[in-house]
Amino acid sequence: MNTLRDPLLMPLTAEHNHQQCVSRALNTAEQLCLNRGVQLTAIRLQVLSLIWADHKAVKAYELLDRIKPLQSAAKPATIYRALDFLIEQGLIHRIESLNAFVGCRCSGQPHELLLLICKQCEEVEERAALEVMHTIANELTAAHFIVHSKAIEIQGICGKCALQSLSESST
Amino acid sequence: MNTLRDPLLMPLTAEHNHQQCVSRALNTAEQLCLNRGVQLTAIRLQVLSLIWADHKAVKAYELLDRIKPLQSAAKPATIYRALDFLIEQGLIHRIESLNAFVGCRCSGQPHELLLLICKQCEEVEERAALEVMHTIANELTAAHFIVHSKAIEIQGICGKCALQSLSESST
DNA sequence: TTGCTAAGATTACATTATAACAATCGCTAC
DNA sequence: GTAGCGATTGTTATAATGTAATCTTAGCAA
Ligand SMILES: [Zn+2]
Ligand SMILES: [Zn+2]
Ligand SMILES: [Zn+2]
Ligand SMILES: [Zn+2]
Repeated sequence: MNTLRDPLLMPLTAEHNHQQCVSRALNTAEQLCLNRGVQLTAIRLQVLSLIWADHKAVKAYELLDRIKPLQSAAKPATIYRALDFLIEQGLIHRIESLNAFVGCRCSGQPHELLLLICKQCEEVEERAALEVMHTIANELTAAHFIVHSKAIEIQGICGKCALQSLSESST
Repeated sequence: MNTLRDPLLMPLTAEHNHQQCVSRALNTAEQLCLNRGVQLTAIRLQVLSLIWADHKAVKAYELLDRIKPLQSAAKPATIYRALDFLIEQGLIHRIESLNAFVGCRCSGQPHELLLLICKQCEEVEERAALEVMHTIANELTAAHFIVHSKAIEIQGICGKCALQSLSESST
């Protein structure tokens, strides 16, 4: 079991080396696509890279603006097709409550997730939350409900921003 | 404690008397608005009634079409203002993963909820899911995350539809 | 009366997403 | 080779969802 990729073990701190996040994400993506016999084309790779610019939720039309210098012919469909592919391959997640997207920190491992969305810094933290998934599974069984997909999204203030507010208000 | 309004105790069956759902929802809404000193105006009441036409998720522009015969001047803003009001008052819920709305079955009681969205019949079941909320609270504490709002939405096939499929495939 | 506020009307626009069809490219069977 | 095929991308147009800005109206209080 590759615990290195468990987001719980790699907390998202202000000081982290983000270049590592990026290269790990892109390497994983290439490996996965190779193994699966699907094509990680230039456009798809560029969109993935742009999403991984940081840990913030990013909107489709933002991506469109950002990719224009690289792909001057890019249109909405260009972006949405790439996003569809990346979601299918489990390389990114769609955030329903924001109509936005974020890179997946544990691609390749099938996983359910809970998203913590900070309203202040806009960063999104992905957590496995096994206990939560377990109780949800129980609830679904009780309701005789057959699950296809889940969206579990919490909006609020992340620990980092909460700490900052505290230290600022105490000055 | 008013257990009568617990959706867990009032399962959504095919045979239920829906007129009761509607009148209960509208009566509760009137009472609540009266108590809170806010106005349940004609437009707001009409939108709420239209949402309660059934237990399905309904889209804003569907509501716009449906309300046109009653309010020929209705425009998108008409609907969205009414929806904003109804959400603020806790009379309806927004379904993030569908961009749609559904009547709340336990208005008046502050509550967190889990939404079960059937892809087949489009009905939405609201569940209190206290265990789930409890584990989520634990997870948020562990993450030092301050919650503002939650969206917990499960898509799949409801028990009713699953049963129907079974009986159909066995013929 | 005058001024205030909540609600609604109106217009215009912004944002998000998809449909439909054409063009291209790499591959393989013939 | 080349004809055909599937996957990808280009292109155009449009649908679907949501908001901003400004004005008007109705009710009510000073
Ligand atoms: Zn990073
Ligand atoms: Zn934050
Ligand atoms: Zn009913
Ligand atoms: Zn169903």
